[in-house]
Amino acid sequence: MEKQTITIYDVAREAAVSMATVSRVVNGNPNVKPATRQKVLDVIDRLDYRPNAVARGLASKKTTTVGVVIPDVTNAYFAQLALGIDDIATMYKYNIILANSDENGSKELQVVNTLLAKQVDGIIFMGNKISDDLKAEFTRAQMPVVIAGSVDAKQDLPSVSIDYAAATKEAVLNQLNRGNKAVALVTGSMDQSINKDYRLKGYKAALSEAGISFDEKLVFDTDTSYNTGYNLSEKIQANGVTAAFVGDDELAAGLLNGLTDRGVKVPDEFELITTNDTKYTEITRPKMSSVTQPLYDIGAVAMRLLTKLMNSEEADDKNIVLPYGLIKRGTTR
Amino acid sequence: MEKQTITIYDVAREAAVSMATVSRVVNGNPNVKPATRQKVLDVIDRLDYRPNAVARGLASKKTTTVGVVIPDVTNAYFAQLALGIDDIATMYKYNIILANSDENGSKELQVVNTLLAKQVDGIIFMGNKISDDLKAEFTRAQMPVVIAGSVDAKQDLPSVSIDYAAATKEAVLNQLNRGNKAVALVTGSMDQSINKDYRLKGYKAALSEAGISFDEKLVFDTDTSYNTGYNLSEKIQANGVTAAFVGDDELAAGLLNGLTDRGVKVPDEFELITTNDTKYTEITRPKMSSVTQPLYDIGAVAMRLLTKLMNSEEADDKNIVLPYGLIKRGTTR
DNA sequence: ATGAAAGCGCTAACAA
DNA sequence: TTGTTAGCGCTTTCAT
Repeated sequence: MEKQTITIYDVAREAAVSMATVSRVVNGNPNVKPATRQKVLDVIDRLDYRPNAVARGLASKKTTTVGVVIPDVTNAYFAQLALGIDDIATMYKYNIILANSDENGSKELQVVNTLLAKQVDGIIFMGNKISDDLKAEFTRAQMPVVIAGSVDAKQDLPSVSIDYAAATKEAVLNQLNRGNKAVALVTGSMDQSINKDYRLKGYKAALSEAGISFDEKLVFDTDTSYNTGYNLSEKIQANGVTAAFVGDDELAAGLLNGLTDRGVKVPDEFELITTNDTKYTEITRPKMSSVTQPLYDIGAVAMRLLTKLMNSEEADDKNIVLPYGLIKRGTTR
Repeated sequence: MEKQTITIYDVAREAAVSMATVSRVVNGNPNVKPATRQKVLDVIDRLDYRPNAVARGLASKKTTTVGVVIPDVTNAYFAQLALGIDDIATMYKYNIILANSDENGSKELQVVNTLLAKQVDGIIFMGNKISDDLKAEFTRAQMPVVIAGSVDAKQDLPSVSIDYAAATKEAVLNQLNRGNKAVALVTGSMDQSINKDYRLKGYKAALSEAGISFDEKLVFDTDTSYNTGYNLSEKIQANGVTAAFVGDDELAAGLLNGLTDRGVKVPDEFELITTNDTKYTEITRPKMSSVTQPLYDIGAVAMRLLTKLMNSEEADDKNIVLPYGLIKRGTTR
């Protein structure tokens, strides 16, 4: 049995109107007489006609799909952002092409290229090292792009994030003020702008404000996996470190459990503040004190901003900074 | 500045060949003289030509895009499946349109409809209550569909999963054999086939094998959130329940922490086996004993099966059942 | 090995 | 308010 596709032409014929009229009805164009509209609607219903979005995309040069580049769907932080993105996208009738990038430059370039080939109307990009090649592609294609929950040091792309430097400074200062002389900064890769340019800066600012000199042995350049954190627990206690600020919740959970499993009392002997306030912070024992961020909102606002860009509406602010907080749970005294 | 798109026509003109030849080169058709191919390639490079996938999709009736319906990206179980799906999709040059369904029937129907409108080549569906309306849409559109990590009671759709009934039976029997007289079944919604038709069945089978009569007060029909689990901890201990088999890791983590926070000793006073073997099982303290499943593989195999279906290759087995295991960690004695 | 030309299903002027 | 008619950028016979 061959697949028999019903086209706009079939509807037009059956309803005895032109394709243009059917198109108008389908697209909610008001310039159609109610009677005609009803007649067309009836035929659409009877024939079970479904507009072909691909043809529409070709003709209109709009696909109502946006690309979402995500380092890793299984990371709770990014997944939470993705949820916000998807909800708002759905609200504005966009679909999402989700592409994992592994936070790997060449893969990012590759997925962006296929997103461009697929003629997405815009892109939400999550990732913290945006290469010049990538920016060049965005520019050349004149593609609306919003960076979500990430940062680009030269802020020349629209973005939605929190003030990572300030949040880090506040968290570290908090630890310092409680008597910790040596606070470690456990980030995630120092290749990434968010760590190298923002968190490190906030960390140094806190140190400087507390009159403590920077010791690079206290910054740990890691990945963000649970196991990395877990295995770091012994090493981190060298040099008299009694507290840490951690750049990822899964990493922090690993560190916490590594510490605890080695008999270290948290928070009595070691304090920990993590940064993403995902579900993990409530699941560990003790619960993790954390910087708080409006994760869902970061995604949602980014998508909203992208819709404006795609419509060439002017956006008042292209680099939106959402508020953060600091919540004390069980890993700080 | 207007956006100047380079088309296949421009390349043909510059290379002094026909569009057909350019098309052949782009698509790797061998029927092109090497010299011609090189000439075309050079022009493509010089003009920085990028084929328009939408036009290609319209002409060829293939979009190299598949739809993925997911109940909730932020659920670790589904996210892990999604990773497997995406990897294999990428390997076979497909992109993924990700659509959250909230495991809600009408939303599922709606997202499937837009996926069909977008002319996806196939669909991976995650969700456990597949309505007849949904199946009707799939059938009418002759859309290749694979159910991943979920089940449909009437197995008339291709699927990849584990034997949920057997896994449940084994886990529950395990608890029963250790002397627990009353083992609770905490599922997730009993609307879902996976719970109502499979887990419940396995649960009853275990009971029957152990010579214990079924008590419906020991079956908890819940959602799968952490808080639900947390708040269930008191109620679940009624009726002499000393063990539970839980249908979701986040739910299980909540229950475990609720129990622990109320001073209940796990596993000494209460035993717990969860079911998805996600990262959560390692993060809680004690770690959670669990049924193990090849999460990534379920996604990967489902996507692989879908590629076969999309190519009309014959698949030996349309209902693939992957092996599960049972791992003892800290919540069982 | 290459080209000509007819679509794919729809939108968007433009006319009427 | 409605219809006519070019395209959109590509693939795919069918010739040559």
